[in-house]
Amino acid sequence: MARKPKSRSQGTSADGTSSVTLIDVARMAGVAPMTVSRALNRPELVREETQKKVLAAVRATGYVPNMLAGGLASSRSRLVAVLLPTIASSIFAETVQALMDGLSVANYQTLIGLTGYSASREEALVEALLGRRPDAIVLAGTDHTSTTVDRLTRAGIPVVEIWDLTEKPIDMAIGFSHEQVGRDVARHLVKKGYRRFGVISVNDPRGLRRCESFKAELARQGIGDCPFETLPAPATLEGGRRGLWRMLEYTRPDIIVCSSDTLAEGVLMEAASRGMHVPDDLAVMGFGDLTMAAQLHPALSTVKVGGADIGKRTAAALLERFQMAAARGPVCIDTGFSIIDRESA
Amino acid sequence: MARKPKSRSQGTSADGTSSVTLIDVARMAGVAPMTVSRALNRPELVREETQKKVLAAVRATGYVPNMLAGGLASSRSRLVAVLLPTIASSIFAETVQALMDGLSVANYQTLIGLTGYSASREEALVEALLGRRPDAIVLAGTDHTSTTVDRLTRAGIPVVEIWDLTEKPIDMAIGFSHEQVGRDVARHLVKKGYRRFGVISVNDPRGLRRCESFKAELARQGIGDCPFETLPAPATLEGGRRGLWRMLEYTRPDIIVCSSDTLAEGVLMEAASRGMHVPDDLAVMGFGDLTMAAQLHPALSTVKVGGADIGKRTAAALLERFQMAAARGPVCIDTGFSIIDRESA
DNA sequence: CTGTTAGCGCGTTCAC
DNA sequence: GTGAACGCGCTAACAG
Repeated sequence: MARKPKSRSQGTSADGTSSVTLIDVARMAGVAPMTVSRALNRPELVREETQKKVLAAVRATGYVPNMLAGGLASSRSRLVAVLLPTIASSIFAETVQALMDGLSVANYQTLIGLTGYSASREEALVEALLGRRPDAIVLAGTDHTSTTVDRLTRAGIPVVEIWDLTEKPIDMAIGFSHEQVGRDVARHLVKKGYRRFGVISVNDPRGLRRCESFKAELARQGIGDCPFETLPAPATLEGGRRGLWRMLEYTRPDIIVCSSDTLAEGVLMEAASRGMHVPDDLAVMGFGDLTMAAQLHPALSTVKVGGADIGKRTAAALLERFQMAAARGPVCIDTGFSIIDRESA
Repeated sequence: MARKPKSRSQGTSADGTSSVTLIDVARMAGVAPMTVSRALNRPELVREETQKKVLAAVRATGYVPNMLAGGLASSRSRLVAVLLPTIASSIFAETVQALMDGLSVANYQTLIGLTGYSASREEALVEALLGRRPDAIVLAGTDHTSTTVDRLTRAGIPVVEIWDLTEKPIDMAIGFSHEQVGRDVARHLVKKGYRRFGVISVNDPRGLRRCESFKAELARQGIGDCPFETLPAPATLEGGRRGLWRMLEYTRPDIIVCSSDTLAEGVLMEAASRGMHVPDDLAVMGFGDLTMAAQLHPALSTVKVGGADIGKRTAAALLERFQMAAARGPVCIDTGFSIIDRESA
């Protein structure tokens, strides 16, 4: 009754490639392959004694489950695809880190794609990542090409749009309203008595929306004039310096509102090098997470948004979905933001 | 001769899940499945006319190749696993970004694992990532558990250890010598005339090695006394401030050497808030990439290491390996570093 | 609780 | 140039 051995190279082959399979483990443990699978994935369905034999065989062989095969068979890849503009901006980095941490405790892994703020790159990446059959997909923003939206919808998996909010999310949205940030900041600063404003923003869609909303609210409050400097993304300290430099050539604002903390830090540096005192000669307001910048410049006001919080809540929302395996209706989570004002402290 | 239709849910099912397969495309195009596969992966083997029919069918069906299946069949996953301590440190972020960029042009995707500087987490992650059968694995540093080294070796794929150099890499090493950084900085500063040093470092293995090497070289030059402050990782501005604060309680160095630019920026801030002038009252030396910090503080000297360069060269080295499919002997690439001195500028 | 059967969707290998 | 079988390594579904 000897079974004919497989023809291809098995076991530890000459090139050092060990392709130990479930079958090898099963043979060594003296059980059926299916039992090994169960012992590894659903130990509660297996007798303790069997379990031990299997684990011993796993260790002895150095078996590492092939998740390509497992994913194919079960149509659950335990992979989450994440699409972000960039990772070299600390604010997104915090989100990814938190998201990965949250997912990894449930044995999900993360496939990252970098779009560089380009919708066409996003479109290509969505297709490429979908090829891995992820169990969910997370992407920054709510502004996608129609092809992207179409593919996302048809993928039939949870889709989370983060870092923004929208009336009609593809599936879920977790973030905050950039319009509201702009409006609230404007109201706050006007109430504090500021009248001469300047805005410095990088050319990033959400940053621009915050700034536009800010200007619109100012206009509503009767302040029509608001100098605006735009710089190419990504935000850098140098950009902040240059922005202030250019602005001071034609106006003298009391306060500069920046689209990000990095820019704000650059502004602070330029102000310092001109001997301007912050916030008396010039106040500065940033935007971002407190982790790096703002907690330290005693004079820098800022809008705090929880980059890590977004990641954490995204992970939680996904794990919940995975558990009940039922696609409920649209979900929106407003992670909010808060205005940190250094002068009132 | 009607073929019995498959039993499982196919086509666009009720739940919105479209599982279009190669077979569906083939049927629509009126060719064999194999021809579709070729048309997509090796178009040069297919007649132009056939090619067109296939592409039309692909578009019409919205087919997205299942790379789990493809990877399983071909044992080439087009996946590269990357293990890093963290991504929320801009220096690693640049490396990842460059690495991903380099790999993505060749249609490789990136699976990231975050170790948080823990060797045991690295060990667990290596096992988990290896389960995806990546075509290569990249990991930070050269200090791994023996289990990790063993698994890596047996995986039979290219392994790149980055951000460090070693006599005997597992496979390839791409980075620079942290000992040499410490030594060169010490020589440089002594030659410039500094005698009273202070070192502030976060508790990160490579950072500590740089600082230890720095102190050792100082000792060799006859400077045995060198105050040393260590802070918990990760590096923050706050850490830099606190480090300087603590140090100034018991000593008055002429120059502070920091394990990273972030720390150095914190030191600069603390110095500024004490009214100390940099570099006259206190010189500061950082370490990292020029992208963010150093290019802007006119008074901050630093060691420039190419974080992005490491990523780029890693991608290049891997793509080369993939092409010749032959595992050659060990490879070491020294990406070097350079000391940027603000005073001599 | 454990084993058996039958694919998952694709690429390799050979015929044609 | 194109097609037909076969199996990659695993798990769902059912039988025992």
